[in-house]
Amino acid sequence: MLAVTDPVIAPGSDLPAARARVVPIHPLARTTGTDPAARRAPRCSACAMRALCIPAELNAEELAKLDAIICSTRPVRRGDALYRAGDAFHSLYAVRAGSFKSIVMHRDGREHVTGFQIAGEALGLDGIGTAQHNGDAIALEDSVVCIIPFAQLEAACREIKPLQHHIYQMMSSEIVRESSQMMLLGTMTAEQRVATFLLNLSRRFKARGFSAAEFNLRMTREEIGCYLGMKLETVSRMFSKFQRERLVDANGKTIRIVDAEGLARV
Amino acid sequence: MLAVTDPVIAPGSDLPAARARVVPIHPLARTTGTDPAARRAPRCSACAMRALCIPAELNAEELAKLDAIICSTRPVRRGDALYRAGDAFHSLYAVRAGSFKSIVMHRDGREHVTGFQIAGEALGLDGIGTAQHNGDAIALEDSVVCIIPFAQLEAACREIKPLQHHIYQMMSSEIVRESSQMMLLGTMTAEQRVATFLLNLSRRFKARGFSAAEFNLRMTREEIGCYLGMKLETVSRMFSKFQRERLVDANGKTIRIVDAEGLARV
DNA sequence: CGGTTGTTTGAATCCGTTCAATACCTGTGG
DNA sequence: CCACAGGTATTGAACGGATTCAAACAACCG
Repeated sequence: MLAVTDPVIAPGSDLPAARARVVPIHPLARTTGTDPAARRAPRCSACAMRALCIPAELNAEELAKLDAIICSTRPVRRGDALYRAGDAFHSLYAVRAGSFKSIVMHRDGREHVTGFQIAGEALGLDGIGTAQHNGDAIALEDSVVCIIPFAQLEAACREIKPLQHHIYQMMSSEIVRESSQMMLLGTMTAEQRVATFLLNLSRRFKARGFSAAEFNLRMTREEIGCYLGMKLETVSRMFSKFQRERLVDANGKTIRIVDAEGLARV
Repeated sequence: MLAVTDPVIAPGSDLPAARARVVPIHPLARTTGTDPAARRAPRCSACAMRALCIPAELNAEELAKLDAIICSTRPVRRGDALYRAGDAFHSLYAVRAGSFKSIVMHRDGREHVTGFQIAGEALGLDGIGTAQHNGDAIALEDSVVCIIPFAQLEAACREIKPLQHHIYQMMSSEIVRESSQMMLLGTMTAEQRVATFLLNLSRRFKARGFSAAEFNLRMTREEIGCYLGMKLETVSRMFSKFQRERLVDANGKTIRIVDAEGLARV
């Protein structure tokens, strides 16, 4: 299950508009004690995000086991936290619809956005090491996540080899993604960072069957700046600059990438 | 086995001067085909880094299984690569003696140091996701690593629950460490970055039974700068600044932390 | 010992921040 | 439906921290 924020996926897989379906299909039984809003999840085996989340090699029996583990979803309202730093870690999450930001906080109150997660991507990996979440996950819009109880997942991994390998791959990919982000923060100019950010988002939307050229940002300029290590004014200036140079067409949160090659050359 | 770069360890564990022992104890049989320099490893169960690398809960039988997997070490000369970006991934590594830097490279040739690894820390996690290493690991001094064939480790994890959990913890901790580094790169001034770097190194040396106050840097100013997202001149200026302010005593690669609290307050 | 590599320090420059003013949305309530 | 408020976005001008360029020095190694 679940791919990491910046997954390497076979593109062109058919992933229709799962993001529009905010209300779960079976708005029924409360399952997890700690979470009053939790609901019974539709089967993984029938999920639109399946190609992103689940290892391809699973047979029917293994799929059924997975379905038995991932039995609930949870809606998260815009601005609400899926979890916060210090919360006990019990589950991983897969974004089913909507989007999130992951943030870490310094003792002095400084915040930093470590990533944005959209449909099909994983949340909560930071909690495994210490059994507590290391940062907050905040919904950028009304969203739904699948809940994957980690103890059960671990047990399943001891039986289902492809699943085990998938989890290792997922965590490793997250490590690699963060390495790229460190390189971005450590070596790139503001202009290059914003260009890289837009191209990365574009690629991820495309992999989900959405337009690579035109999409809506769910985050504010400030959140983008906090992710890219710059001030919101600088983000805005870079958007304006790209506009002047006919590389993108940025109108508030609506982004149209006019010249992807040009952006990549920045 | 293996802790991650910035491990959360029970401090005060007795870990004597393993770093001095550069030559393996059994300089014998060549084991892995691809690696002419590989040698038979001393038992994990007898290793000085044991408290750092191995989950505490293992019983004798499980330890023996682990010993059977980690059966070779490899010396790496200063400046040589343990692996390079694009190399096929087969094994994880634990630093047995010496130290390494991990670097990632952009297409345009820009390099960025993503971490420094010292004795007891893990290397190679970046390769699991794609079956290829994502960056280079370069020895900062003559060093020795334990070789952990990943396929065998995975198999063992399916049988030994504490081992499985340990690997997940390790990878999660690396994700958390990288998050902190992103925050450092994204929000801190040069002065704060260098102070944080010194305190982090100090803590890691202390956890290994070395002095927290006085140690030798194995990396150049340039490598530090590349890790902290600044130029080598800036690193040097910050060292001089801390010297003037009586926070540290920096003499080339020899560092003495005079006022740790002061450094933390920067 | 000389050559190479690494380190320190100064002065000028530049990129991104800061501060400030204005404009633009978006949702809410009259 | 419109007006209004609060958050969000854009743009300009001045400032400042880090870089760049340069020179001198120290340390290391064959």
